[in-house]
Amino acid sequence: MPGPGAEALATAPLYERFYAVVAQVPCGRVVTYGQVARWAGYPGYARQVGYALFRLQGTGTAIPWQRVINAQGQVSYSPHRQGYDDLQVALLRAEGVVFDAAGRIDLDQYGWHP
DNA sequence: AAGGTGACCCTAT
DNA sequence: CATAGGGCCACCT
Repeated sequence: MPGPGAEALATAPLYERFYAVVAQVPCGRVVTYGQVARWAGYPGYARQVGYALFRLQGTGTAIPWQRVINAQGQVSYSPHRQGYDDLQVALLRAEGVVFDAAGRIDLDQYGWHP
């Protein structure tokens, strides 16, 4: 049974496709918004990845949204995140990810390259 | 229906 | 290395 597979996935909203990519990032590793967009088949849609993740706030989702950071290796701060940005740092630290004095993560070390 | 917005990114100073 | 400006595109008034 194909179930709600191929067809539903093809028409799935953009954000569902991004979630599918983020779900594959292993614990203790990080990826950038741009990478998620490209791996989902939508190069140039980095901003939409951010919006997709923004939608997850307060949903108690199992998707490891904390593993997505910006191309500069930093957690993206915004007042609209209502503290979820600080939570992101805490969650990453709990996974063993180290931030430097400037709050940056070494992408060469922690970046995920499947 | 048109314009503003943003968990972004790249290039040039 | 830090900042600035332009490009980007789905969502929301």
